[in-house]
Amino acid sequence: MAEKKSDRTRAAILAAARERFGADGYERATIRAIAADAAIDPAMVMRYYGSKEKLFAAAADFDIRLPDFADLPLEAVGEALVRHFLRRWEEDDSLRVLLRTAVTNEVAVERMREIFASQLAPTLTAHAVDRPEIRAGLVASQVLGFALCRYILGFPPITTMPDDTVVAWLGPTLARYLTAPDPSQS
Amino acid sequence: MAEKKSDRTRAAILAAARERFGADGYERATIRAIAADAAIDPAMVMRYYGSKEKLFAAAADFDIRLPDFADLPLEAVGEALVRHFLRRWEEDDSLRVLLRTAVTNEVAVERMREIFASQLAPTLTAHAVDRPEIRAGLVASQVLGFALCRYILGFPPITTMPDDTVVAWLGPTLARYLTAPDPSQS
DNA sequence: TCGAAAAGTCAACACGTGTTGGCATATGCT
DNA sequence: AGCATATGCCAACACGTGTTGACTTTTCGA
Repeated sequence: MAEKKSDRTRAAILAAARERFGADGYERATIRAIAADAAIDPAMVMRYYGSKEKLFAAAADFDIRLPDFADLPLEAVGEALVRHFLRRWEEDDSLRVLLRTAVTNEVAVERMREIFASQLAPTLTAHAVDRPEIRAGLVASQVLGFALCRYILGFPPITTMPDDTVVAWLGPTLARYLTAPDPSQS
Repeated sequence: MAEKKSDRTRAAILAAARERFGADGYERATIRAIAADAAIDPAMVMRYYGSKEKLFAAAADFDIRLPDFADLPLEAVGEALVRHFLRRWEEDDSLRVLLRTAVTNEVAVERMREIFASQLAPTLTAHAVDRPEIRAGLVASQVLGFALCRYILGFPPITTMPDDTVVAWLGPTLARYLTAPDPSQS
């Protein structure tokens, strides 16, 4: 009773949607394919989510759950960020959905912007770093670029790189973006 | 006589195709829209290029023209790369086409891979750097990530950043990816 | 047990897509 | 000028899409 039948198909649809959106992007992920994956009728998708756009909004609605890095020493934030994103990217399809669809979908772009601007910037201002938006943007550029190469494009050396190596390479980069004095001020 | 009439419409189609593919991605860039931009009939596109896929192949076929960095001292290659890509990205739609479509199009991915693996790796091996593929991959991740944030996603602080600032921030990162000893070997 | 509400199925719609063939027009050579 | 050829336009096709409404089956409380 606490878990109705409909809730399960709702969840099945959402899971299939996330997978398809993440694998194919917004346009090529068809309602019919999603429905087939969830082993239900395409009309059900409409009944439960109203439209493809709303289904996508539901599939891309997630929390990045950035831990509060304010307690960490600033130098350690870089590595912590890399570790966090690696874990998050593996365990949750939503991030991949967002990255793949952001390229053609304005809603996804907006949400991506929110995540980095509103969830990372506060941590930086807490450390009294100057120009937090620029630094957050630089971090985003490296993190998203790496995810793009690893999960979307599948560049061979990036895909097979062990997590520890990733942290060793990317950690210092992010640390520099967060802590180095603004080079355009010199 | 040297320049026939058909050559000009061929070129007009290609230019319109590049713009549309770059702005909308492969799926949403319709033959009809491209034809309208070129002020000709959709059937002409088919006559000249055979199919949408072949048109795309033609639009994405370009040369990245990486200069031969082998002469430069290795430390200078980072900044030179950033400068080169900034210029290249501004002047030629093709790179944007490639980036936007690579997310959903396998052909574009393959070409992107070629560019970085086959055009950057030789320069690195010329400097006798170890693991050139990994380093090329890391460079790709930062360069593509930056382009993604600047040209596709339109992240505000990244979009408005002056070129010199970009070089000042990204140059050292690339230099480190190219020159630093492999941290996973330590 | 009965019957209303929920859950699911089916066929069809309107539309936009890539693509095709037939027809008109313009071009350029003899 | 006259004709063959290149160039362009139009209408239509077959197909896949998101979406809808009517119908059937299941669920479950009174």
